[in-house]
Amino acid sequence: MAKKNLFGVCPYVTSQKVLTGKWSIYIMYLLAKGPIRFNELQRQMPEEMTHTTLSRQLKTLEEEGLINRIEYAQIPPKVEYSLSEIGEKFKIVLDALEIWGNEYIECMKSKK
Amino acid sequence: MAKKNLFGVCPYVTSQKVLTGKWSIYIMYLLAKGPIRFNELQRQMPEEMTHTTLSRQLKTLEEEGLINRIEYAQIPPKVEYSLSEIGEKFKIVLDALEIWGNEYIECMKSKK
DNA sequence: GATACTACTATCAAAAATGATACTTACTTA
DNA sequence: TAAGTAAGTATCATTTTTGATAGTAGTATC
Repeated sequence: MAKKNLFGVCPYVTSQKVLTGKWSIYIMYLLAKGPIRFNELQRQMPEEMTHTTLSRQLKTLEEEGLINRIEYAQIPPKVEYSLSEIGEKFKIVLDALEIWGNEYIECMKSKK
Repeated sequence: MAKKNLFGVCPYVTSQKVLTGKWSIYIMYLLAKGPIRFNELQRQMPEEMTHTTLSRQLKTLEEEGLINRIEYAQIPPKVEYSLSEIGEKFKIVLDALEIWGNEYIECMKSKK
C-alpha cells in the first residue's frame, strides 16, 4: 500500500495538522466561551506565551477556517475573535478532551 | 490573575502537551485497533515518517503512560505496542476527532 | 510634547522537532 | 561466508516553531 499524504482525507491526520502548535486547543477552549479581544485573550493564556506567538496561532487558525476575525474601525483598534461554524462544531472534541484530560490528570496523580 | 503552568491542572493544556508531535493522534488511532508491532506500525503510518521519529514518539507516549510496550525474548526481536488503561479511555477523543475531522474535510471541500 | 492605548508585523536569535545515515544484536537461511 | 531479519539507538544536520525586541498607526490624556 502506497504511503500517501492523508491530509484532507483521513480525519485523524487532518485534525492533528489543524491542532499544531502548543496552544491551539487552549485558544479554541477560550474562544468557545464567546468572542474575545486580542489582549484579553493573551491575558487568559497560561504561562508566558508571547503576543507574537498568539498572533501567529490566531492567523493560522483563521486560515484553517476555525475562527473568525472581526475588525472594528475605531481608535484604538478593536478586533474580536470568535469560533466559525466549523469551529463551533469542534466543541465535541473539546468536551471529549475535557473528560479525558481530567481522567488522565487523576491517573497520573495516583501513580506518583 | 497569575499565569501558571497549567500542565497537570487544566485538561486542555494537559491534553495538548500529551498530543505533541506530528503523529501522536494517528499512532493512537492505529493502536486503538489492537496491539501492533513496530515495523507493521511504521508501514501503516502515512507519508514518509521515519522509524527514528516513530521510535521517539512511541517512547514519549510510553513515558506519558498512554501506551504499553511488551518485549518478547526472541530472535529476531518482537515488540508489541498497545494502549494502556488510560490510553483506552482516549478512544472517546478519537471518536470525537473522527466525527469532527470528517465534517471539517467536507467543509473545506465545499469552499474550494 | 511625552506617554498610553490596542492590535498588531518584521526581523533575528534560540529552542525544539524531525530527518538521514550508520550501526547494533543474535540468530537463520542461501 | 554473506545477507536477511526486527527493533531499535546514536549522532549530526536540517527544518520548524517559538521567543525577544523594536517598531507602527491614530487618537486621547497628562
